[in-house]
Amino acid sequence: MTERKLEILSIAQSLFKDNGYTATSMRDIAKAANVEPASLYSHINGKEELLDTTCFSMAEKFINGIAEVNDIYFDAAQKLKMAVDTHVGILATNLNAAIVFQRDWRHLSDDRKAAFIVLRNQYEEGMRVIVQNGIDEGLFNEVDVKFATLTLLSSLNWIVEWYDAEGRLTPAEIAENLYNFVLTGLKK
Amino acid sequence: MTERKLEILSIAQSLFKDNGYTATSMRDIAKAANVEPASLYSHINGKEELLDTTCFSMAEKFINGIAEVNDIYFDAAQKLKMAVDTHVGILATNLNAAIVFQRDWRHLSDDRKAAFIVLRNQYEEGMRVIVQNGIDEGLFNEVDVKFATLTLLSSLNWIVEWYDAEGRLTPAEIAENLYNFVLTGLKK
DNA sequence: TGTCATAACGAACATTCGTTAGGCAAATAT
DNA sequence: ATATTTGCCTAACGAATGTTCGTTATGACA
Repeated sequence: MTERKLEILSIAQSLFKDNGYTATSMRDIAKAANVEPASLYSHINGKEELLDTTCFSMAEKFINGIAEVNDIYFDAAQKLKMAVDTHVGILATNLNAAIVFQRDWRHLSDDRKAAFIVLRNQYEEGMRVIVQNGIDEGLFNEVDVKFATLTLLSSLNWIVEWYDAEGRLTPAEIAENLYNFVLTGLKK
Repeated sequence: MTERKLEILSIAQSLFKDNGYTATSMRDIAKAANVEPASLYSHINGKEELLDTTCFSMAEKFINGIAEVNDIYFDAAQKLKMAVDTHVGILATNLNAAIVFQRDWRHLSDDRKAAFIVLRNQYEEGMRVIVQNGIDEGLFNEVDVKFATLTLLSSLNWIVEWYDAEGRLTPAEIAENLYNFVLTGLKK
């Protein structure tokens, strides 16, 4: 990937984040890149490539992250902590792309969307395994695994909606807060 | 609101849910309503009215819900339980509209979007008050209120992404699961 | 019977969409 | 020095966009 292509991708992600993929035109992207619309096609094959690259490169990061966690750590609580940490880290260091990844994957072509969903399920399964491990090891309550994982993931995913790099909490603090919350709950 | 107008609104919400507001054309809506595109304008003022009505009618439901909860119940744990129950109930009985409400409010006009965000913050504040009450009453841990509420809301909001009316869990069961999870956490 | 409202129609509007074709100057490679 | 590639340009393409227009069939009500 050329430097210029990466630049264009980054510009596109920023616009997609603000207005959504569908509501962002190639002309918008061109203007933001200080270039005529047609010039974009010297670098990319089309608009969907920008979405496709964003979605799949993010999916790859998440899947590699959970694979690594499952490789390195043994204890389920440790795994969970690291999985949360990794997830938040990926979101925070690729915020624009993460938002696009989360909101706009629906606009992939049917083929690519199907491929994307496979990866998404793969990641969810990785998380489920950690929760199940915790139960098997006697560390976690015997919760509904599917439901608990979904709830955990929802909290992780929603972070992009309010995370602010200049905000009060660092990614590490967010991860720790979330881990503690998911582990111990509200009740005193 | 005429019956026919409601019908069109419902059709539009179903299409918005599947393809998003921006990627759904008036011609799509017309086709689904078995009508020529121009005929839609006998019932509505324009495309945005469909989005506007959806977003604000849902916001109203949520705000009324939390106001009622705060009126009727006293104990924070009870309030939280009922707030979760009400939230899930609203989602489940207005699933299409809820999805549009959640994903597409960004495409409201600037004025309306600002008004919408005010309502959204109002609802979040209502939730925060409940959590804060719980802490003050000594029922809840002294968590970061803002963070905890955001996490709770994220779990509530994400439900629309996987809820299936024909699925394993009823809305009441989902609410109960979620309440228990948020209250007691994973740890044994 | 005459008047009005409703809900639909076909045709057209200006605009925007993603994309392609062809060319041209500067940088790079041979 | 010459050839090739790169990065951008202007111009244009066909298709799709939300919406407006004037009209018409239907039926309720005076």
